[in-house]
Amino acid sequence: MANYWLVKSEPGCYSIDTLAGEPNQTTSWDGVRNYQARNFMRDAMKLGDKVLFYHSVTNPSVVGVCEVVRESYPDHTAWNPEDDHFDPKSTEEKPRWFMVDVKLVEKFPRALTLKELRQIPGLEGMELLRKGSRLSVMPVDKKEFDIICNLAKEQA
DNA sequence: GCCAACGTTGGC
DNA sequence: GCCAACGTTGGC
Repeated sequence: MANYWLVKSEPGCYSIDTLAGEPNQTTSWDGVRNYQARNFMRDAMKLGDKVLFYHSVTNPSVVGVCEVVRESYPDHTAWNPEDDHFDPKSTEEKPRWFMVDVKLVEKFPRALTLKELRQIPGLEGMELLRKGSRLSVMPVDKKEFDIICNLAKEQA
């Protein structure tokens, strides 16, 4: 039984089109430096889990779906002093941060804006819609996932 | 272990 | 650019 998730990215930093342009349309979801988000990736994201791809900040919206193609392994960018996400407290012996690999499944024909999502019955309980929600990796109910996917398709 | 200061996220 | 919400840090 697959689980469902949502990941955030600022499109100016890494967008769904960036993912679409990757070899095999796959990337490692590195750079997450929040414990709660890390725990979801490290402990709960499984092969085949479906993931909503969310663009934050610039026209905040859900823009597509990807899936987990590799389960958690240490985020080596934390070991690189040159990397923006360098963390001296993470070592190869005791890695502090983890990541998964995700592969693009589909880019929605249109983006579903945050504003729009707030008005959809059935999505009221989404973590994403909570005021002040800052989690960059969060679980999504199957019910919510389905509502969003159906909406993206029926109004294409 | 408390909590004030500080930094970051992210909607608007 | 503003600022609310929160996470993290570090002194005590």
